[in-house]
Amino acid sequence: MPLDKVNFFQDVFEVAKLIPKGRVTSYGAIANYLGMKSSARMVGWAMNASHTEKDVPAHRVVNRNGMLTGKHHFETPKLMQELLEQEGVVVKEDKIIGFKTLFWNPSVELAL
DNA sequence: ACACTGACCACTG
DNA sequence: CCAGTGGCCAGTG
Repeated sequence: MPLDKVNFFQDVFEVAKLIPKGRVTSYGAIANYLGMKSSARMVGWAMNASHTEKDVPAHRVVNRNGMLTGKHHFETPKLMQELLEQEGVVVKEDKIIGFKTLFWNPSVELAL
C-alpha cells in the first residue's frame, strides 16, 4: 500500500468518518491505529484541515482526557459540545462524561 | 537551511 | 499526585 509519503490527512479523515455516532476517540488512538503513536500532534494538525472535508466529525475526536481541546478551532467554541450532545454524549466543563465508556478505539474496533 | 509551533501522549522525578 | 520534558511529523516565518 502506498503509505510511504503518507497522505495521512485522508487516513485520519477516513478513520474519523468511521467513528460511530455517540462515540468518541482520541488523537492518540487514531495515531496509534495509523502506526504513528507518538505523532498524535499530527492528527490534531490534520484535523485542522478537516474543515476542508465536509463529512469529518472532528467533534468526535478529543484528547486522551476526554477534553474538548479542539473546540476553539470550530466555527464557534460551543459548536463542538452541542454536536456531541446532539448525539447523546454528555459534556460537562469541556470534558466528556463517561468518556472511558464512550471511547471508541479504532485499533480494537477495526482490528485486523 | 534553521527554528519554532501545533486540536497530543507517555514517561520520569 | 502534580510538574516537567522529550518525541513525533509537517508546515510556516
